[in-house]
Amino acid sequence: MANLKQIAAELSLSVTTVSRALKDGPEVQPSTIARVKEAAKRVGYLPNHYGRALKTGRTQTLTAVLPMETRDHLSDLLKLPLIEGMTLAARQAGYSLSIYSTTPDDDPVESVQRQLQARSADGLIITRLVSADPRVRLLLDQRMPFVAFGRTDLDIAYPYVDVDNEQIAYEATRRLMDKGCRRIALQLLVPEDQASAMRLSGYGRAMAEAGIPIDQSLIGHGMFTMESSAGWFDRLLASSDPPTGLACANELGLLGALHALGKRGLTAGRDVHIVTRDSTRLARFLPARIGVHSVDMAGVGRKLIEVLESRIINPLGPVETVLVQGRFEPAE
Amino acid sequence: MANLKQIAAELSLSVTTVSRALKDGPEVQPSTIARVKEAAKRVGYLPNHYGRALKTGRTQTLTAVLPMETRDHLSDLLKLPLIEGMTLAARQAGYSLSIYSTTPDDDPVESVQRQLQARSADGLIITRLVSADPRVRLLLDQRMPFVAFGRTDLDIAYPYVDVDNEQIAYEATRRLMDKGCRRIALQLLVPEDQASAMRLSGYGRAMAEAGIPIDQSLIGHGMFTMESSAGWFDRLLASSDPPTGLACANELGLLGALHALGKRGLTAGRDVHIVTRDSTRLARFLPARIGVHSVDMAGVGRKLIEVLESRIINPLGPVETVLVQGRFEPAE
DNA sequence: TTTTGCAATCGTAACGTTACGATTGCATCT
DNA sequence: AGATGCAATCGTAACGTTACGATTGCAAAA
Repeated sequence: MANLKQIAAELSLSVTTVSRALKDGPEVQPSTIARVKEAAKRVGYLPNHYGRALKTGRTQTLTAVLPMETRDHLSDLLKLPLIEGMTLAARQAGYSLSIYSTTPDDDPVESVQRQLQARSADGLIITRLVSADPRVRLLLDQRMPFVAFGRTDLDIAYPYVDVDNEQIAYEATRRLMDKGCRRIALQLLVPEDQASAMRLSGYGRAMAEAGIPIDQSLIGHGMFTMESSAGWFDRLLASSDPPTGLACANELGLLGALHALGKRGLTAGRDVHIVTRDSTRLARFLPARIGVHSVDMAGVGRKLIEVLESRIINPLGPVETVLVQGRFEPAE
Repeated sequence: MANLKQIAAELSLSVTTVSRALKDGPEVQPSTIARVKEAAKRVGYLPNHYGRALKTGRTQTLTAVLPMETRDHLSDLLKLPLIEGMTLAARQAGYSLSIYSTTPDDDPVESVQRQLQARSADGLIITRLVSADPRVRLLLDQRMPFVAFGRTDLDIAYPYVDVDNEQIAYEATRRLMDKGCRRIALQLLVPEDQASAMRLSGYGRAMAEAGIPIDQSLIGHGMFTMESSAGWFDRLLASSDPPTGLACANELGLLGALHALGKRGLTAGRDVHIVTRDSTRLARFLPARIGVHSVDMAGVGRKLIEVLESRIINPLGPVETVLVQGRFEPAE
C-alpha cells in the first residue's frame, strides 16, 4: 500500500507537505498540490484509516447497538431498511457503520459501557429505550456523542429520532371515525413500551375529541403473534357489543384479525373497518380494503445519522430531536 | 483513557513489560503479570484498537458488503437474521462487523476494490454472486481473505457458504409426489440467478427419478410479487390440465398462489398441495396445510464468519465450502 | 575468579498520520 | 546594505501499540 512517505520520496518533498497538499492546505503552492495529487492518484494512495485515527483521535466510525429479535421477528421488516438507511447515510458522510448486536443476555448498559471504553467509535446509536434509560445519562456524562432511536421519560435534553406514534394512532382512530366507527378496538404491544403508551395516548386524544368514552375491553395488549391477535379479536367479535373499527399494531396483528373475521364470515372494510401499520405490501394485495400507516424507516436511519453527525461536529450545539410522521394510505 | 504508558509508570515497569504481561508473555515473571493485570483492571485499561491495528496491520474488523433491497423486500426476513448471526459470531471471535450497503448504482466490483484499497478490514463477506463473478478472482489475486454467500460458476476454488437450493427443491418436489402429485408447478425468481438454477435442477432431478417429463408451462419465472404469483397461478389453474402440486419460491409467492386458489374456491392441501420456503410463521397460522422448508439464516451468518476467520488465520489452508441444508416442516 | 547461562526486564524503533514550530529563500522596504 | 515580511517547505514529535535486540542481575559452572 502506498503511503505519504513514498509519495514524498518520489517527489522529493517532505511528508508534511504531501499531507498538507492532499487536504489543500493554504501553505502549499498550487502547482505542488497538483503534482502531489497526481502522484497520489497514480500510485493509488488512500489514507490509512488507523494511522489517522491514532493521530487525530477521530475514528470515522459509528456504532449502532441493536438488540436482536428473539421472541418474534416483528420488527424485522422495519429494522433492515433502518440499517440500510443508516449505513448509506453514514457512508455518504464519510463514516463507516459498525453493528453491535446484543442478545437478551447482554446487559444494555454494559454493552454501551464497553463501546465507551473501547472508544473505537466517534458516535453511538442506541435503540429500544426503556423508561428512565440509564444509558442516556451515562453517555451524556461521558460526553460521548450519541443519538437515540426512541424516547424515554427523562427530563434531560438529549438527541433522539422517534416515530410519532401518538400522532399516527390519533390519525388512525380519526380515519376509522370518518368511516362511521364509534366502537374502535386498539392493538398494543407491551404496555410498558413507550411506543405503545404513545399509541394509547393518540387513540385517547381522538376518542376524547369525539366525545366517546374509552372502553378498556377494546384495548388489547401483547399483540405479538397472529395467534394472540386472532384469539383476542375473535373474543371481541363474540361479545354483545362488538367493535366496528380496529387499529392493528402490525402485520401479524392484521393477519390474525383477518383470520378471526374470516372465521365468522365477516368482511374487512364492510363489517369492520381496519387500519394497520407498516404492511403496505400486504394491504395492497388483500381483497379487503385496509388503511395503512407506513413509516419510512430508511429515512429514520438517515435522520439518525444526520443528528449524530451534527452532534459529533458540534457537541455543545443545540440538542436536536426529530419526530418522524407516518404516511397514511387510505383503504381505497 | 488509560494506556500502557500510564500503567507502566504506576508500577515502575517498562511499557514493553506491561504489554507482554497483559498477553501472558513467558518472559515476564508470574508475580509481575499478576500485578500488571490487577493495575490494568483497576484503571479500566482497554487496548487501543487503532494503535494496535497500526502496529500489527490487523484491524479485527470484518466488512460485509450487502446490496440494499430495492425492487422489493423479499429477502428482508432472511437478511436480518443473517446480519444478526454474523455480528454475534464476529463479536465472539473478537472482531467487529461493519456493514457496507450498496445501492444498485454502486458497481459491485468497485465497492470491493474500495474495501481492498482501504485495507481497513481483515476480511470481507460478499453476497449475491453473479455468473463468473469478477470479485472472486480480484480478491484471490489480492490475497484478501474473504468468504462468499452464494456460489458462482468459476472453476477456481474459493471459500463460500451457500444454501443447498438444489436439495431443498428436490425434497420439496418429492414431498409433493408423496402426496400423489404428478403435475407439479415450480416458482422461480430470475432464471439467470444461481439459486433459481439450482432449484430448477433439484426439481428436475426429482421429476426424472419419478419418470415424469417436465412441462415447461408449469415453471414460472419472476415470482417477486404477490400479484405476479397470483396471476401466473390463476392461469395455470384455468388450463385444461391444472397442477395438483406447487413449490413456492417465497412468502409472497405463497400468498399470491393462495389468493388465486381462494378466488376459484379451491383449497390448499386438498385440491392443490403446496410446499413453500421460509414462511414458517405464516404457514403455521394459515388454515391451509402447507409444508415449509426453512433455512437457519443466523446459522448461515455464523458459518460465514467461521469460514472467514479460518481463512484469516490460515490463508493458505484448505478452501472451506459449506452447503447449508433446509429443514422441512411438513404440512401436518 | 572469571565465565557462562538464563530469567527478567528494558530501550528503541516502527506502523502512518498530523500538529507544531522551525527554516529557507526571495522580494520588498528602509 | 541591511532589515523585514512572507510564501513555501521542512523536521521532529507524538498518538498507543508491538517487535526486536539489547541490558541487567544473579546463580551455577569452569
